[in-house]
Amino acid sequence: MALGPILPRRFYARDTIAAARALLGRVLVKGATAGIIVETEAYPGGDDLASHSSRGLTNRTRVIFGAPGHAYVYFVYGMYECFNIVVEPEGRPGCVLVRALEPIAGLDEMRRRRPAARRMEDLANGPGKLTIALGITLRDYGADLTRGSLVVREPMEPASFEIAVTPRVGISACAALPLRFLIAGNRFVSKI
DNA sequence: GGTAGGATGGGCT
DNA sequence: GCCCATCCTACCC
Repeated sequence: MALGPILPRRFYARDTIAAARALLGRVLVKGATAGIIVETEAYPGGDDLASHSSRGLTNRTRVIFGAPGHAYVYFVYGMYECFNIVVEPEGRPGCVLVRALEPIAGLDEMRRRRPAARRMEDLANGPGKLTIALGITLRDYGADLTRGSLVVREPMEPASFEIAVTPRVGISACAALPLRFLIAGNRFVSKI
């Protein structure tokens, strides 16, 4: 598998919505497994009460207030971990939830980790599923995504695509905001 | 094809 | 004590 360069830190030092859109089509890599990011959600912080960072700096949310290009991983529903990418310039909160991947490398390893997935489309088409498929855990909290075993890279062949926009999934606060972004027509998104 | 309900535990009020 | 940025199974068209 040949991929382009690792995204530099400056890629992430921008507005949360712009980052959520720009991450579509880029490739999330963990060890020997990798997938194209096909679905994201923006969590800008501030007035957005759905953002964990909107209630201020706590032990859980501290990485969101730090330097961009790091991993914010949190535990939810007693069972699952969700993977976010810290964005915005350092000191300003903002993160992007990665909700679905199109698997492109390490498929056998993903299938072993996700025996419940009957089809390839189900390996990583949800935020809890993709962390299991790639082996991302709370130990990756704060990981630097510009170096090491968990990184984001440019794709080998950048594709052009339309971006579909919808409200975010599974939240109650600010539920109507159009902050979910998908590669239009992609089969690997969590839902239309 | 669709959905209701349960699993399961950390974070925060 | 309540609330979750979820997923899977069972069950029902």
